[in-house]
Amino acid sequence: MKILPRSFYARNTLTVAKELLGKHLVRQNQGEKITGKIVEVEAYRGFDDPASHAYKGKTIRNQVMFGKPGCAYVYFIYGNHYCLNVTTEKEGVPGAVLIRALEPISGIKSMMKNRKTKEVANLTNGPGKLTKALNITKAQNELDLTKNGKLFICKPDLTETIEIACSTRIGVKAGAEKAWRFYIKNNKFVSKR
DNA sequence: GAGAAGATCTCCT
DNA sequence: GGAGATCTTCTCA
Repeated sequence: MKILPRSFYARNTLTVAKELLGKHLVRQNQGEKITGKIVEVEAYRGFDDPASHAYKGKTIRNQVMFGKPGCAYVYFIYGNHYCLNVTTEKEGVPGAVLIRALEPISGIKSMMKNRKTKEVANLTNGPGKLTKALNITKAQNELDLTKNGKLFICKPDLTETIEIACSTRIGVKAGAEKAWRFYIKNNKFVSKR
């Protein structure tokens, strides 16, 4: 298992989004390791993307998107849910990839406890669900994902061949015509089809 | 300082 | 299939 270097993230957001599929998200939580394979993502850019938080310029909330690549951008939405993003593009250029769904690999018992359900297929198939399953909150905002800390993304030893499909993004009104959602074809942990 | 909108999930019908 | 939950952030006065 190799942690993805910062150079991986310092590229075009769409490229990073596609290549994040099949990678492993690792969460160290209270001495326990929770791991999941990334099976669904969405790309959010800056000034050319009206659906992005960074579209209207830099604010206190979205400043992480303008910062260095390879960091976690966590925000709270709808009074109930956290969403986990990974920042992309070189420092100063806004961009992020929203992690929409995971396939649970290890620490499944803890995920069930956090989510209060026994349905494995229902643990991490949505942005708000996976943050709850991995116990991710605003405390993880701005965390560096290229270091072996509490949260990072790595490349598995076995690189399986995956089929990538794309579609329009979900739940956004502005910029809905952009097909910037990418997911692994025929994977049952993808949130919707 | 108030009001509105939001990259969602769950429960109920 | 639809509405409610319920917090943060931005915008405007």
